[in-house]
Amino acid sequence: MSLQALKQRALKNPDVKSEYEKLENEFHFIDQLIGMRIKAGLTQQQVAEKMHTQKSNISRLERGNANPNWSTLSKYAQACGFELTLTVQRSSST
Amino acid sequence: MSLQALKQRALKNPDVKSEYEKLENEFHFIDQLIGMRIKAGLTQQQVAEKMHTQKSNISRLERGNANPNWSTLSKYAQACGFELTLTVQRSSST
DNA sequence: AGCAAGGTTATCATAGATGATAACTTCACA
DNA sequence: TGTGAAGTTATCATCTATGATAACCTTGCT
Repeated sequence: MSLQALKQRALKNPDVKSEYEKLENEFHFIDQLIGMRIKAGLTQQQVAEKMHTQKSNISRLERGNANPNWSTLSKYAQACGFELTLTVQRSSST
Repeated sequence: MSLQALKQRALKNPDVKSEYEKLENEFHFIDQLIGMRIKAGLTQQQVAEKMHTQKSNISRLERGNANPNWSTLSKYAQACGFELTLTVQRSSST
């Protein structure tokens, strides 16, 4: 599934759309996950192998309401040939 | 043998290198966590209250070999008045 | 039609992250 | 002195992310 497709599908749900602002962060980093894999030209199966896990777990990570730990994020990125950095900025609102 | 030389020699071992980078990453983002709190001028107790948890858990997060999930990272950042972004860059080596 | 690749979903077990409480050390200060 | 604030450590319970397996759905191809 493409990034656009993911977003568009999510936004078709009105509730989801109303919650979009709140969840934007989560959608964002899931998009980044998928984006890394797509840019790397890898299948879930291939990423799973590099992470020494199963493709179903990769699917869950990309589709479920993921709350992965840092280790999982790093491994996924590394499997796709990327590195992660945690960027911090002062919160504008809230 | 100097420390530098020792370090460089050690890093030629791929296993050691990956371990080292892993540790470096963890140190890095833990530093960022503490940095956020210090810049915000907050105590662990205060952050704990904003996160609706205990100060001992904050200490563990900052001192233990932490592998927090995204939700915990976000809450911590928000409690300190910051927002987190996952930054992705192509892996140079590996 | 059959077949395989890519992805999704369901389920279970287990490891480990988090929540909660208590006791402890330092340090600063009255 | 001692009193409180700040942080650390230990421990236990609970929650949940992850690992693993299997069945399923599309889609594209022959």
